[in-house]
Amino acid sequence: MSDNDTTRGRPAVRTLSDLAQIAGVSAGTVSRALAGNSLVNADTRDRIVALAREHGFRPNQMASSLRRQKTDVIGIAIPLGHDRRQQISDTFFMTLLGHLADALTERGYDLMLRRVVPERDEDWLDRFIGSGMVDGVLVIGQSDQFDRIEDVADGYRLMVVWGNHTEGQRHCVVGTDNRLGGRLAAERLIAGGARHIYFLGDTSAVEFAARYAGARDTAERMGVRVTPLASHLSSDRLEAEVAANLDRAFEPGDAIFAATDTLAIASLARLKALGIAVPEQVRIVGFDDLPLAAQTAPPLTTVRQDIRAGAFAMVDLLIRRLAGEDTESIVMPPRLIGRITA
Amino acid sequence: MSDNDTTRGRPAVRTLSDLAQIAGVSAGTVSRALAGNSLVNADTRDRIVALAREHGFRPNQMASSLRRQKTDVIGIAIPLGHDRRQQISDTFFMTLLGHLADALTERGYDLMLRRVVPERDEDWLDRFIGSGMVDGVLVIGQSDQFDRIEDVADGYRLMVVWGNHTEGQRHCVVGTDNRLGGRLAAERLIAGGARHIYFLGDTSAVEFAARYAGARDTAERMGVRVTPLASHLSSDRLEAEVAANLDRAFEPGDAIFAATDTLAIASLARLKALGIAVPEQVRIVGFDDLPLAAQTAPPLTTVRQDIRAGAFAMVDLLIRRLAGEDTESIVMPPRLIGRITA
DNA sequence: AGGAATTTTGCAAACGATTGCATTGAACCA
DNA sequence: TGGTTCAATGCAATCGTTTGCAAAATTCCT
Repeated sequence: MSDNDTTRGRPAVRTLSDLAQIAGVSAGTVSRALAGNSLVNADTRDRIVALAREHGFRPNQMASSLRRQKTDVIGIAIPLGHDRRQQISDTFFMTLLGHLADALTERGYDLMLRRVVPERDEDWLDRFIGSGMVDGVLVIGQSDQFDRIEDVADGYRLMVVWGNHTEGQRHCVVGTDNRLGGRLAAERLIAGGARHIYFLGDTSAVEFAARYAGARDTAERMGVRVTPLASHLSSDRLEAEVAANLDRAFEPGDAIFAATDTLAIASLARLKALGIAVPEQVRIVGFDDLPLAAQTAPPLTTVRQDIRAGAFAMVDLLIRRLAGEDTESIVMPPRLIGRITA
Repeated sequence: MSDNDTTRGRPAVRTLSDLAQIAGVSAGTVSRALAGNSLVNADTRDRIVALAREHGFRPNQMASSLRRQKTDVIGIAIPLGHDRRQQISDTFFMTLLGHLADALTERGYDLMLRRVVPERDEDWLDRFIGSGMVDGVLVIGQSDQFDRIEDVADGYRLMVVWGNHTEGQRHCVVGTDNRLGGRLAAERLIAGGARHIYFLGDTSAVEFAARYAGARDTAERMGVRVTPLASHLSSDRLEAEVAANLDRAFEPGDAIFAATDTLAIASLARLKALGIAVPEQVRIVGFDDLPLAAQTAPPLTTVRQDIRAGAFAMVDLLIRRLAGEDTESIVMPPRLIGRITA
């Protein structure tokens, strides 16, 4: 049973002044009392707090934010640039988002989520930042917006981005060494006998481009061919594109490096449907090590990124930036998780 | 290259008044111009809009919200009551959240996400609502907070909940007919020869309790035994609990009804590890029909809920409530998707 | 008791955008 | 030309909280 109802005829207590009147003090005093300010007498404070609770009073956050110039809200932007139709529900994003929520909640911040389609909205990032609704911004994935993010970073420090680190870049990023990840994947495939690696993914996203580049590095050094096959992540296209891309005569020595586990799992399903044995005929390596990767049949060999650690690192960096510190980017080492598919 | 910098020595244009001064008009006029109000002269309006763009001016949302008493933000609460350690990253939640984000963005709303642990925070819902930060609230999952939600609904109309519908309840809910879903699952299992159904899930969450009840109804009517096995969804416990629960001598006629696909998939993996053949020795039915369900080996038979339709329905109902309408709950019919595991 | 030192409180000015109302200026008509 | 109408604009109050400063109340000291 709640006791903060306005239903019993009692006029609702909506503002500090309302409560102040009831308590017989000024609004300022109520404000201080509720903030636990030591300036107010302990007795009055307790009395006011009790009254506030009794009347179910909560100070208006908008007014508070306006006055304090601080919202205690962190914005999370998900740019869906390289793949306009990608659902926000992509597993990797969602996992990262979940951990970010945990980390931010722990630190007393709320999060405001914004899904942006950059090509439809030129200055998405400026809008988000300039709105005054958030104290800082986390960007999940650079997509194909690297330059725009760089531009913004020049004038705005309170931003941390998940994505790829490029030599000399100006925005603070947390992410995995994608290039190294690509190398690890290629090495694994080649060690298993691969002579021709198909890279499955959309290289217009920098993260994926780096994975591709890493694989190519290693492959070229070892005289192995690499062919990119563009595949998007939008759930409505994914299956069809993977099917189309894999609709070819695989030769001995052919292997697949999928830009994400999602793509790898779809490939696995498709190959099974085609009656192609994994890993006997075609080897597959994924990327991410999502929880499901361990549960596919056969279990997926993949390059692991520590999403949870990454999320906590992002929050940590952002909070340090809010405190005025200037932080460096963090590049986390990927780790190859050897299972059965390669 | 951005042209809204404050770095070239030009003083930043932060407020309406700043811009008004530059334009040689009053703040009120600027406000109206940017709002596209037809009261301002078309020429002045264009001039002001151009200036705003040139100086990268964006009106402060906090001030605007305060004055208009409207934030254009919808709150999304995820109560993690029945399972305090459940990650927000649970696949089902995330999928629903993704679709909600799509639907809300389409309607011009931002979303504010809040992860709540009810047992640590008594009046989570009141706090969220009373803060003045959101125009309305969507609650994802009733968890074990049914009564609290009912209480709040009595005094607050701007809320729509995803979850189970109970006869005579007072809050507006969108969800699947879980009880019917449970019946469908049980029927399928029994048709396949099941004599003893293990229900895998935490029945303290009303949604899951209803699925269990539905299965029990059907089973009892047909003389089949049903045994609940408590399993939580927190990613850190899930695997261990499933393992513990499945560590038994299965007899012919034993079958599993998992409260969610996540649990079903974990069971599948566990049974495979134990060398128990699915569906030959043990049949399994899941719930949700997550995208992965089609890709497991063998593909999962499950009860489908249309998450996307549900998300759009929630947003639609809430927006109608914001407009003053009084809306009824929506119960969507589940559908059994017959694949291989049962 | 009388004044200084110290708590507590109240007052009022912010924060930045919106909007009803009054005012200005221009256009129009007889 | 004088008055009426209407389109544009400015003025100032408002949203509800916070906080610097001054005022009041209390305590402390000699």
